[in-house]
Amino acid sequence: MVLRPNHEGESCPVCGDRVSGYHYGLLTCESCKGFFKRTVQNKKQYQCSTDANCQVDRTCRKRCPSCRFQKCITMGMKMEAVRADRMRGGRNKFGSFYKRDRAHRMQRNAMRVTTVLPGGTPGPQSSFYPPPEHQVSSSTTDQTPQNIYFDQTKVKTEFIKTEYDAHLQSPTLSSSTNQQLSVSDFIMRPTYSIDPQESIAALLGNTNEDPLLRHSFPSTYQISEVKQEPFDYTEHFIHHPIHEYPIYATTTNYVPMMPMPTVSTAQSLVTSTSSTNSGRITDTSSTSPLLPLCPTPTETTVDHFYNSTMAEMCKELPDGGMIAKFMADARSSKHDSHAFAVQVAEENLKLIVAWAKKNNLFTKLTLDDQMNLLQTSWATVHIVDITNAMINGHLSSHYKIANGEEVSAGFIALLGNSPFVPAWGDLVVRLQNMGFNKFDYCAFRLMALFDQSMENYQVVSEARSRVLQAWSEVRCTPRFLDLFEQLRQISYDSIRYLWSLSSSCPRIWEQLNPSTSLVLEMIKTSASRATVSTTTSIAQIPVIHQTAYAPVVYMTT
DNA sequence: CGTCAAGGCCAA
DNA sequence: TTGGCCTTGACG
Repeated sequence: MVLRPNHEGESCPVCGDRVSGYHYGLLTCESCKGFFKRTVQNKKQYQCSTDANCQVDRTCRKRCPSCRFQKCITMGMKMEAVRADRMRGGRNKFGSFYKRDRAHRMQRNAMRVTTVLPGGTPGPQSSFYPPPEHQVSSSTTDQTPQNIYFDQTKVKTEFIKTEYDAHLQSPTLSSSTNQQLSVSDFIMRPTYSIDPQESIAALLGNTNEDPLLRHSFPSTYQISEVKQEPFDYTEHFIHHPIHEYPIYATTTNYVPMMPMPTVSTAQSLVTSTSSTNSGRITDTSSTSPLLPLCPTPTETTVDHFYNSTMAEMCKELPDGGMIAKFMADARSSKHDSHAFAVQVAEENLKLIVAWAKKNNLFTKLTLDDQMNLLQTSWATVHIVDITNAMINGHLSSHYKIANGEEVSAGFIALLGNSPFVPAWGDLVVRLQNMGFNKFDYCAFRLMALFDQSMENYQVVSEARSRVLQAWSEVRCTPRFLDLFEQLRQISYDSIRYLWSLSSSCPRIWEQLNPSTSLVLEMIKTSASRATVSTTTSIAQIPVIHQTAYAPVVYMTT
């Protein structure tokens, strides 16, 4: 019997069984390894018979494969690590990550030994994964995870103590895996700055040269740079010819459907500057056979080949670590929680404008319409960004600002709209349990930008249908759409809330100037538009259904 | 040449 | 279908 000494006593983050080694990006047991492999290799699709929130542990892991697979994904197992060509042996691209992770574990174990708590014999796993009662997936206990993450009164229960911990606990392991970006990396980057005289309109007006890039970053760092996965799935499906596909399409789960849209569809939604793989992807899709489509899409579609359109869109996603950087930058200088939240929004808004400007459809709008669209949608994009950063472990649950006050991530996300923080926390947990991934983030962001209420702009309508089409070929489900809609409604309310501060709490409102001028400009302009225009504006943003959320009560202490 | 994460095999 | 054990093969 050979026990691998490094993993002795560790429990599988999916089911709690004994860990046998690294499998598909995660230390797991042998059974979850096999289950994950079979699921991906055979492109199985499961459907949970209840509400996709089943308990998964050693005794009941066989009961609901849907929730088990979902938990595999949530905890960080990577479908890309299952080989399409089924080659045995050898090494994969995660090798360096496994090595580094082992080193981290040993280091942390060593520290733990020297600072061992009385009565406690914490295993190595407990330093890396949240303790079982804090696991956010598959919890069927009375404990609501969002309380742990987002309730300001439970600061002491948080398990993410430091940014380093948050990094290690990223469900995607992106932190440990990715050499390109770590906390220290983005802390070292030059301070983001912009001429305060520049308004949103000025930012939008500059089409040839991006003022954000011009002012803020050295040429070696692009705002929209997308981290490479440890295993590049784009390479993956290019290397494995699509003609292998029909062997998978013979199962009864699939019916032949329309061919994959050509890359030009995706290209029009993303910048013209990212053309690295476009040629090859075009070739792939032009030779694609009839593609299978699940008639009743499940939450996870296991398919390497669907992803080219979404993958192309994803190239312009911002770096998830930027939000964490904005948090870190702002918290030391702000003495007011609202000022802190708005400062983070201010920094992110600059990125959002820069990102929107790179979108070929967005720039088809006139400057006025671009402005109108952004006024309606920027906050949703911002909240989507923070939601994504939260899900991926880039953020702590709370941030201490200069006056010593603890501010929750939810408070920051919602611009201080605290009555909705629990609802937002609930959304974060739900999305996390659904395995919210890069594709979903990409779709959420584009859906947020091209806000549904602005569909009177033909460009917006066109963009939305393209996003939905591409997303539906990968992951889109009614449940995702519903959760997105809830996020959007919360963001609307948050804008309304922020504007209400100008009259209900002028002291706070005044503190927001002048460093957060862009956000205030957005809020003020859309508020003034509300009185004269028929376009969607703050006054016309639909009120959230009372049964879905807490009543709107603004607490401006 | 040992290690160890891939895939494969097969009894339950 | 599951999961424990076996085989493979790139890498250090």
